[in-house]
Amino acid sequence: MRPSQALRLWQQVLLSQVREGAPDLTMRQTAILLTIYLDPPPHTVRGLAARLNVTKPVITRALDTMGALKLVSRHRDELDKRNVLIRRTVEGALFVERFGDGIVARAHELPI
Amino acid sequence: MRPSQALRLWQQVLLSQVREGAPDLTMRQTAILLTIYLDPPPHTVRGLAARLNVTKPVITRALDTMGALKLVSRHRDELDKRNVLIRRTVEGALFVERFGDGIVARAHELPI
DNA sequence: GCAAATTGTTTCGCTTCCGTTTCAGTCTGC
DNA sequence: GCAGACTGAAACGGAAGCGAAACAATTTGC
Repeated sequence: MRPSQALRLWQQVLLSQVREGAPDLTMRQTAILLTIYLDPPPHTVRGLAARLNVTKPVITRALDTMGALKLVSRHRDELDKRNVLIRRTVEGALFVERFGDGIVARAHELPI
Repeated sequence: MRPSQALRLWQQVLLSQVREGAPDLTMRQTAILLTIYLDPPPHTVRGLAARLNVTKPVITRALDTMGALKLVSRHRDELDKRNVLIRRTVEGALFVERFGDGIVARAHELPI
């Protein structure tokens, strides 16, 4: 893959997302979402903050927003009640799945 | 490319952008930026709004933000002074170029 | 048992973004 | 020449983001 092709792919994927009215997530939020769905659980606020090299409130706020969109859910860890475990949701899994399919579809549409 | 690989690539690219402190653009802003740099000029507010299927103020505000970041610049069209022509900048071109290189680099790092 | 450490959230003041509506400036058609 | 159309920006109230600091709740270490 050449950089020009990569950029074109990225553009086409974003354009399709924007046009179909998908939630306008920031880069950080999308990174958090994909990490939750691709990396093995459990996921904690602290762990995500370390993985993304951002502060904890950034994670908390992103979870607020994506929780309202039902893309993720939060549950108190019963073994260590300081922790919050972030879990996947049906809606979130569907969103991520469709997103992945969208990338593949746009990749196939690209000129060679 | 399979969906799981596509998602993993997307995650790795976003993670690298977030970790290195790149500006936290929204999906819409990134779509606008890439369209300006990949599609042939001239670019107008109205044209971009139509291409992304969003309202004009969305474009105006995104240009405000990305203009402050020096990723794009605005110039009044001298032939039709109602129009504003959006132009590329050196900083923006560098940002987009590095972004494209980043995608290719993450693609090469991926497990087969 | 109790100070210290750890976790996630909240608060502060500020900036940015939203959709909708309104506006100023410019062109077009007749 | 002038009404109407068109373009981009500004105004509005509201929502959400930021970094830094302070906070409650919980666990740990001694």
